[in-house]
Amino acid sequence: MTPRKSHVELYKKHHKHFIAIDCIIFGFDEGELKLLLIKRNFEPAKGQWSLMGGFLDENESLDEAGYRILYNLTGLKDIYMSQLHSHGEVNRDPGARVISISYFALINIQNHDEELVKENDAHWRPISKIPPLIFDHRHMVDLALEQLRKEAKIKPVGFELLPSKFTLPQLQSLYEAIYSKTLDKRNFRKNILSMGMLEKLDEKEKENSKKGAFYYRFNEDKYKELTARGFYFNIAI
Amino acid sequence: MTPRKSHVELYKKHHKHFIAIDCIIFGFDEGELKLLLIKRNFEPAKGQWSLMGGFLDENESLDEAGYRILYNLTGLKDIYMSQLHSHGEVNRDPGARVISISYFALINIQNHDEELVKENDAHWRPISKIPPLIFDHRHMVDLALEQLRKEAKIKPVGFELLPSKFTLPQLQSLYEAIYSKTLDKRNFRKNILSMGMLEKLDEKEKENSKKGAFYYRFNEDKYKELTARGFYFNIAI
DNA sequence: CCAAAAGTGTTCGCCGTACACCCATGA
DNA sequence: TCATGGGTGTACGGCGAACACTTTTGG
Repeated sequence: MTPRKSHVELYKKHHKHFIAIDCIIFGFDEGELKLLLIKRNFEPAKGQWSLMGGFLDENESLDEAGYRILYNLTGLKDIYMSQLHSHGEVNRDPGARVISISYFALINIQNHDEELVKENDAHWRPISKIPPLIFDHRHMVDLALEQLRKEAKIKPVGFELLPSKFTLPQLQSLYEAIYSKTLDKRNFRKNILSMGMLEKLDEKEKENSKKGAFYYRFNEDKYKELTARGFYFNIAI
Repeated sequence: MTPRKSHVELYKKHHKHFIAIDCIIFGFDEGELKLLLIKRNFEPAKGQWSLMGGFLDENESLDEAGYRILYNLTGLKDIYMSQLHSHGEVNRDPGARVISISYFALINIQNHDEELVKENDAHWRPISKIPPLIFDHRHMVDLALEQLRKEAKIKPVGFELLPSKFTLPQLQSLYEAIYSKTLDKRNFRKNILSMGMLEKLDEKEKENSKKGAFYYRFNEDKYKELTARGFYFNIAI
């Protein structure tokens, strides 16, 4: 007899609940922070906009469910993702009592599987133009944005939203999008370069200017080494 | 027919889960940060130490469940409490698949109902001497401490752990306990008083010294007013 | 009168912030 | 050659950090 069965009677008297996972998926493109949203072609709330979600299965952890749902929509694995909050208002979902656990993910918008996204009727929407969302999904989005703004200051999470090679103007533009604020070029560069975790490449990006801007790469190992020495990532905003 | 029934069939195919709420309850006494822990006189894991917990009922929100559990143990309402994290490893509870949502609470250790606490076989334990805990409760405690340390720097949550009248040496001792660090008396006072949210009372506390230390009170209204003007609470640690 | 805790100001260095001009190049 | 975006350095003020002596009073 497994230990799992030994006390099952003690739990039996309690209620069980549906548990959903909803994903707030951020991307960055054309100088704007964007969210991947679903135009629902299924019930409930068919025809309305919502976050990508799904139900927690019997034999998967919460994190596994989050990654599964993200993978099913984007074809991406090994993505920066973290749990945000659990939402348990009794009537948050008019279809049934469902507890939802929100996750937020940062992805490089170039990498996702466009076919899968199309199949799911998912669309990138700039955060300045988010359509009305079902249930409490808008609240989840607001929490996620708040969290992103907290984290981007003190952890190198911004790089998750960019290609592995990026230019400093791109990086600055990303931070400006996250904080809806223009930043001083000289101060921004001084700040980020002084941390010593960016590698300058020999190559230039020439799409956006005649002069061209040097590519940089985030050096994960360097960052870990610095962290181990008591260093803290910090961008002045 | 209520909308609640309209889509219930769509959900039916999914699994339901037990949801538990576990509370990390902090108090401050004798210069030490303490946790309220249960010596379990019930199954499962009878005789072992754990956090206070309970199951989510059918018609209560997560927050309501958290407050119910806290109230049942301490007799306290209107307590500072916030959701921490959801824990969903498949085998985290060997008795059954249970998703647990942790909450952390800050209480004034003088105010709790000692009878109730005794009935539940609950005990205050300094954070430096936490006994082994069941399941992943130790992990929850570690997360809560981390969260407390983050919050106490930037929000006036420390006062929740003190009586409404307190002295500056008491307050400093609290911060020293939270961060396991001795602080400079002059800098600490300058810092906290310059924010202008503490009211000095005419009364002195004379238990701890011959000279006596003036009582202060946290002025909630003042704090809200300052916050509305764009002020941010900040203690240099 | 003395031990023990409360209370009080100043100096220094660094970091965040403001700010303006030259460079490279494709059209 | 000129328009466009990329790239660079310096000066100032404020805040966090370090630091030592006086005051009060019960025993």
